[in-house]
Amino acid sequence: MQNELVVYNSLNRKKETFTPLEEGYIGMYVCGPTVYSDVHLGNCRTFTSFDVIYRYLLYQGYKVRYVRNITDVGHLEGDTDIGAEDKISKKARLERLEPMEVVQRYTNGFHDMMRIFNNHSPSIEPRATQHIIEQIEMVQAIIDNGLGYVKNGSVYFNTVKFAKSNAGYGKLSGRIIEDLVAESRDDLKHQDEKNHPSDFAIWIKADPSHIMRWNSPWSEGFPGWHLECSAMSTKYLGKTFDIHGGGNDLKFPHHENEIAQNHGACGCAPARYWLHTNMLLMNGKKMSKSDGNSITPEELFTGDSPHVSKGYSPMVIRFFMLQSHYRSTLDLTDDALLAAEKGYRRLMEGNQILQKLDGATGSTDASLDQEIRAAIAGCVADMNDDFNSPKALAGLFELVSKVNSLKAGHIAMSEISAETLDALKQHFSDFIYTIFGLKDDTHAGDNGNGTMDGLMQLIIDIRQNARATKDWGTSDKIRDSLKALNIVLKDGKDGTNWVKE
RNA sequence: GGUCGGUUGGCCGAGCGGUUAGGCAGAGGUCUGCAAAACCUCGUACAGCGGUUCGAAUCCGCUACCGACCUCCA
Repeated sequence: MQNELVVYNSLNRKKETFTPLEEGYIGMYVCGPTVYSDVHLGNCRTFTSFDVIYRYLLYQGYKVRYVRNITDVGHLEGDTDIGAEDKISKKARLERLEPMEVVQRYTNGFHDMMRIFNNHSPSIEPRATQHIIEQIEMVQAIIDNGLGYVKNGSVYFNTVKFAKSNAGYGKLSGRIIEDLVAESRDDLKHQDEKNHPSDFAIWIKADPSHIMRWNSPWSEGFPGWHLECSAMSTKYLGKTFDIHGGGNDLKFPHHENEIAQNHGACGCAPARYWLHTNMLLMNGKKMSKSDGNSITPEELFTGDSPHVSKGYSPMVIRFFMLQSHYRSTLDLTDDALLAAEKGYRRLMEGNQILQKLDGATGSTDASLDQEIRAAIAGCVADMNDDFNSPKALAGLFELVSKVNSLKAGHIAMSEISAETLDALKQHFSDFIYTIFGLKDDTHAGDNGNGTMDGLMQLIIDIRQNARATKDWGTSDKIRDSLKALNIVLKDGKDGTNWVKE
């Protein structure tokens, strides 16, 4: 049984016992999106993974400050730091918008999508453009500490010098600085002002056409991509904090450079535990905006895509994500989604049945009672083991079988104690709603004040009367007509349930 | 080319030294007015070849294939 929380720390490539810097409090920074276009599903998976982590930490009673940034300047497009264009800037130019219009539009879209997937908002969501001063100060500190150099108004981080320090460069991503030259593909070797190919820009002088620019001691320009995370994590979480997260593809160079900058400016490592989520694949390949192998969340919801046979609800997709571990790649296929949809419904219906169960009279010594308590503890242990949601979910499904057996009368209510039944109800709903962040949409259409449920109960009663008088015509008409409305009736020993499909 | 990771039954996906993962699909059975649902039982999977071990899907080596990063991406 895993009683203490263990997390996989990318920094050391192994699982470590998690101990926060300050007991009871956790500072967590997750790299947010660059808001230059619509969110894509891969982002959703990453932020959903961290949402579950955040939720679990809260569930464990920690006070968590969860910081997730919005990158709205500095993220360049192109091969080198020099001459490349800022993503926001480019989009603004192409669409003839103010850069902040671009930022606002896609930030709104991002927030909407996070809400649709039922992700909690972070505690603080800082933007890079709101922290230009902090970034300039950080650049100055890096220069003052001898790790930055100025070339024609731009400032670069001296990775070669930093690599010789105790902290070293490349620990997170396992890179060796000498190799970074040799390893680079030939077409990436245009290195203009930099002293060394692995050096990177922390302040970039804006060329005349560039529309996003700020004054600085070095030039009118803008901050480098990696800098905002260093500056903002330091500002809101301190020089050293507990967890830093992000997608796997950010390990290098983004996170590696963040670490270098924090060392360069503050003299210490930023985060103690680095958590990286793995990629969402589609049909075996990384989902990517650039190569067309992608599906938007909207297309997935409506089914308007050649990649899927039908639409899937946001909660089905969330469930689908929960079924794999955050550090594993997840392959999105229509078959897998179809299976997830059924699994999701089974879980939700299981909970509905469970919450209506009563009449437990057993003792806490009974074997079923102990089995259920062990399963409950097992789910918590699974989450303690590096947030193993698929394993915890498996535990929940075993409980669903027990619940269904109790409901069907295959297991007598006298085999479970009232205390255990209450604990099970509480635990089950804690897991699916509070920790996993699922919502039950199997009764969609209910407006919250019970109208739908009341109507359905009336219809079910009428059908029950028809069945009692063997009026199969009426009974089947009701069932078939509802089926045409995607409402399915499920007859059981003691009554009929309904779900919306 | 360099670095890292993966290859599990029809599909998805846990496990990572000895115990049933789980979901979906499939087969048989129970229940039911019929159907659905539910419950029970079942398949005996771990890329290949060597090695370590009393014992390996799990550790080591080699081979094959796939992927990620080294450009932009979560």
